[in-house]
Amino acid sequence: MVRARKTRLADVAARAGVSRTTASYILNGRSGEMRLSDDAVARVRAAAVELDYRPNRAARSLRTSQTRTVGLVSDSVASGHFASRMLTGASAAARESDHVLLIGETDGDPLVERLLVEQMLDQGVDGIVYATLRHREVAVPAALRQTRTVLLNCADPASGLPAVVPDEHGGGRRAADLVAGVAGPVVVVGDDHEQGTHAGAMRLAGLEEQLAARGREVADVLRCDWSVAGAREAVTSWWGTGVRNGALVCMNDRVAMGVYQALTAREAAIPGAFAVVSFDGSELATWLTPALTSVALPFAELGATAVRLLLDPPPGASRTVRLEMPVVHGGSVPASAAVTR
Amino acid sequence: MVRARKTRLADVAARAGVSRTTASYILNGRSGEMRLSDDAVARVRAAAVELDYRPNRAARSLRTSQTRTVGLVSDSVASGHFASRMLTGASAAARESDHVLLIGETDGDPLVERLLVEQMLDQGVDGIVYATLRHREVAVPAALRQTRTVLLNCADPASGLPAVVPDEHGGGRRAADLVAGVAGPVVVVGDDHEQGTHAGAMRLAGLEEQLAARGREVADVLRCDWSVAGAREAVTSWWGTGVRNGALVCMNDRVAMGVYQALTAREAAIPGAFAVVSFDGSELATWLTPALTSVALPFAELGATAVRLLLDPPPGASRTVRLEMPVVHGGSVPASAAVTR
DNA sequence: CTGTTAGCGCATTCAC
DNA sequence: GTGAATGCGCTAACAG
Repeated sequence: MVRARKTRLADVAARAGVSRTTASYILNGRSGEMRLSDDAVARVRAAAVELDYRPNRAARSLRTSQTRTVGLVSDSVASGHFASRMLTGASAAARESDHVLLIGETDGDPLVERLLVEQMLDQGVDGIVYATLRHREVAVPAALRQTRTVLLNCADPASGLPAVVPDEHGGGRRAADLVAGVAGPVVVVGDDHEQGTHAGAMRLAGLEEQLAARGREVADVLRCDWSVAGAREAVTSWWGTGVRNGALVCMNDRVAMGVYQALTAREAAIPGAFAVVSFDGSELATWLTPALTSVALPFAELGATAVRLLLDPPPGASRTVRLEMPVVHGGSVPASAAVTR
Repeated sequence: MVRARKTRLADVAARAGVSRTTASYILNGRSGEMRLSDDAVARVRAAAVELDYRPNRAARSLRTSQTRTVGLVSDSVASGHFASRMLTGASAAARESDHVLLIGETDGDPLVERLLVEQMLDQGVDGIVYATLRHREVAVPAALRQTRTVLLNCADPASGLPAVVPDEHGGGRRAADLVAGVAGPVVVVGDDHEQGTHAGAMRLAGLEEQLAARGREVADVLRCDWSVAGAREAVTSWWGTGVRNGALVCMNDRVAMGVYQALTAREAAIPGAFAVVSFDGSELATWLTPALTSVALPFAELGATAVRLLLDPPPGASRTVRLEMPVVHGGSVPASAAVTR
């Protein structure tokens, strides 16, 4: 662990033969404000490179009260299998803007949440992204009012805070397009208000709306929690209704896995007899056979967008940004069934 | 966004009627070094609370050149479905010690890696955890030498840096114990040197060793990559050998999923005809039917341990810490088969 | 036992 | 065009 003696701005200035002020202006790209000789500018730049000068962030922060740091506090995003990609996107976007990402998880504990937010505030973060594992409504802690905040994968109607969320409703419409051409009834698997209202209800609304536009409808909604076992059981008991073809729209990829289990146990062909589509677009979709066609949650993009929104807020009003849910095509829908808009 | 005017140490001192020095000592818990009147101590503490005093981190950092910040740079830990829990553990451990966790991903790009490390160094992190998605060997960037570093889920033999890794070998032995009592051959599914040598080779070594200790052996190793499709195909073609019972030890949970697919397609009962165990202990294991018995990668613990090691290094030599891989019991092994050590 | 003083490294105002 | 002077808030010598 060899820690080189740090070179300070003064060193650079000395080597370039200018004052610290001059060096500071040049290095901060504000040389235009001072009409400096091109030569001086070049000398300073060269000196900075030669000395491998890196500004001391603490000193700069002390002066400017900015830290080039953004915090991301979530309930349990890092623990999620797939939602953790919000962190990937967020940290990449932060780095793009020469910022660094601080993370912390509350695991849903309001006390920890308060502590964590205050810790980040203490650190002097330039802003906080408040994220949730599931797309849902939240009531953000009051302390967040002390800094710029962007909501990620959640909304707080009371606060009017800007938010970045997946366009669940549009995703529902896409699912509709995927199955509109399928023979037999369209059946939804998964409770519509599981896991907070947003995802389920909005997907279902979009699905129904677009199906209606195509002269079709949801024939049935199999209520079950969004789990493999729940879905498997729901489909298994639904099997008794005697339907032997159609489209099963699953509320998420795990539900689809349960559907696959129930269907294959009964030797019902996918996509021959039943088309299956779902929401999430997680890696699980690619593990199933045939690969599952899924309307994807663009987690990395969501994370990146939230950080960008935090760091360079667009001039207009602070609005909710809805990101498209792209379709990840697998082989669980007959090629002929998809309808182009 | 209401940002309250910050109260400074001077304010606290003034309110308590003492000097800044005194207040500083007291608030830093070093009042013992100064033999202060109990009354003064109490007054300062009270003032700090009343004024909701929070030290300015930037100023403190400038003075002490410590930031109470630790960086975690990885190839793509946040993108992994399951490995991202290292972040959960790491950030929790950081918070325990009143530190904050900075994260960044390189996606395997050496250039990004250098940049990221330097960015963190610029930020003045108190140390860096260098993590990888897969347990493997690495060659850390030279810049890491400038700060305390702990390796997480990887090893760099050349550097001699302390590391925290799962005890793959011990995990292999546990897998052996799980299947030692099963009738029929023990077959391994998954190439032993896939994804870096560590995981595969060590698991296999531990498995063989413990199996030998029980008078058993690995009958076959089905070579395939660690994927659902690869495993499914491997088992499907192995089916031709005519074996109709035994134990299948899968190199990870995805491999096990492929094994399940191949087996159920042939109506081979799990665990009736075949016991299946695997490594990872990811959520996928719980989604399969029957739930998969898996030797788990303790990701959250790994992350937490790495941060603790970084923050309070034990006196002795810097050694490699191997964390136990606990068994997550499912229903894929006949109850009678497990052998207690 | 307590207060005074001097920087930490940088950005910035103001004379020169 | 440039350089001296100031202060961000805190810690830690050093006097008293």
